[in-house]
Amino acid sequence: MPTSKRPYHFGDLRGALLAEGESLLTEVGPAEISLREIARRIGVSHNAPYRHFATKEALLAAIAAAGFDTLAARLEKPASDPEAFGRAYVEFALERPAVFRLMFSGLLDRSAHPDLELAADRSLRSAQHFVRGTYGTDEGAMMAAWAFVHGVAMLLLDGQVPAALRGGRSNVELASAILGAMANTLPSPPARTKPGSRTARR
Amino acid sequence: MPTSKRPYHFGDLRGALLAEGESLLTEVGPAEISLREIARRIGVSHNAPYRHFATKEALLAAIAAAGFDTLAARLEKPASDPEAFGRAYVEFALERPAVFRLMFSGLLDRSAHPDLELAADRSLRSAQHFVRGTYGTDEGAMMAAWAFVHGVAMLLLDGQVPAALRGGRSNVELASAILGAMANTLPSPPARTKPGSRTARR
DNA sequence: ACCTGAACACCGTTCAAGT
DNA sequence: ACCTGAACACCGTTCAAGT
Repeated sequence: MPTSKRPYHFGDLRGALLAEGESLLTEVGPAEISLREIARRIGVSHNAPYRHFATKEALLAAIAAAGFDTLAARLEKPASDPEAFGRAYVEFALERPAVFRLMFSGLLDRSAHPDLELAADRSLRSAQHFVRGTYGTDEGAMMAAWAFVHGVAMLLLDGQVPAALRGGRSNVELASAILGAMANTLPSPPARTKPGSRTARR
Repeated sequence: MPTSKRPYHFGDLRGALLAEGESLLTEVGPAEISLREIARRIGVSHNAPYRHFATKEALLAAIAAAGFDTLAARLEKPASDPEAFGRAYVEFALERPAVFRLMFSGLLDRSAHPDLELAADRSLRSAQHFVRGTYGTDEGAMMAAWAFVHGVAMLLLDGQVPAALRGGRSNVELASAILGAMANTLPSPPARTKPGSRTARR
């Protein structure tokens, strides 16, 4: 029966650090997060984390990288529809605000953390893949769509929505409304007809 | 001649703290910034800042609040033109990236710093004022425009622009191009004509 | 391999004085 | 009023051991 005792010093310390790190990040924010406190909560010495992460920033970078990975996975769902893309993006931001903020906070030096850079690029490629399905090869349109959706997520997270506009709606409801408006204003799928890409989809 | 000696302990310590704080923030980022280092660089004791700011976060909040004030001032220029609005916004972000990031990082608890909250609201009102001039009373359009412009600034700051799209252009050039695209896609001043909005622009 | 306690150089903040 | 040095409880990181 090897279950009642700690398996071997610790089950999956790396995983525990990532999980407890995210929850502490959510509690106290990136300014106050402390490696020693994470270790304390898990029940290991303040030094144990260094077996898995070279620095505190490396742990944060790993959390952010995991965030990019799950974001990318969600964006990859074959939803070649701007509104669904936006909804998935904003939903992630609202579900895991602390991680989303960390991912785009500029707190982490990407060039110092290749895994993070790689994961961030993967998210970008997901966005490109999405846009290729709906806007053809117009990468400018992709940037526009991404910027818009990213901005919506940020403003919602920051509570930068005037009460008059909000009208008692929740963040999720607001996001739907704004993204719906996007569908009307951003170029619809068969946007630029250079020669004959007129598919009249839907 | 009262100029060669330090005027009276210090000229304008508060102002010096704000200035040196911003430049240290630019140098080392919000994770590494230290009140003691700021004091050291100015040449006062590590304790002097507490005469002007209750905590380190209060100093950062004051820097962010000043940032919102100058952003608001720039947006207030009577440019009721989406592209000019966007350009002013993005230019601010690119000129003072550290402050812009701080303003929207979620690092500061707004409810704990009324001055910051007030300044942020003032920026919002500037945006509303702008949009009233160009989109009438459609606050949804304002949110859309703001979100878009905010997202563009963030992605440029984060270097999240694929090289293929960038094509060797500087951030300022890129911003112009993207914002120009916005002018084509966001509803132009006389926005919604349900049926026949086919302007065949270009 | 994985974990530990002791130690080092920092940090934010407080305190009791000094002018 | 404004500034100071000493002190406190933290922190990230390193080191020399322990199993």
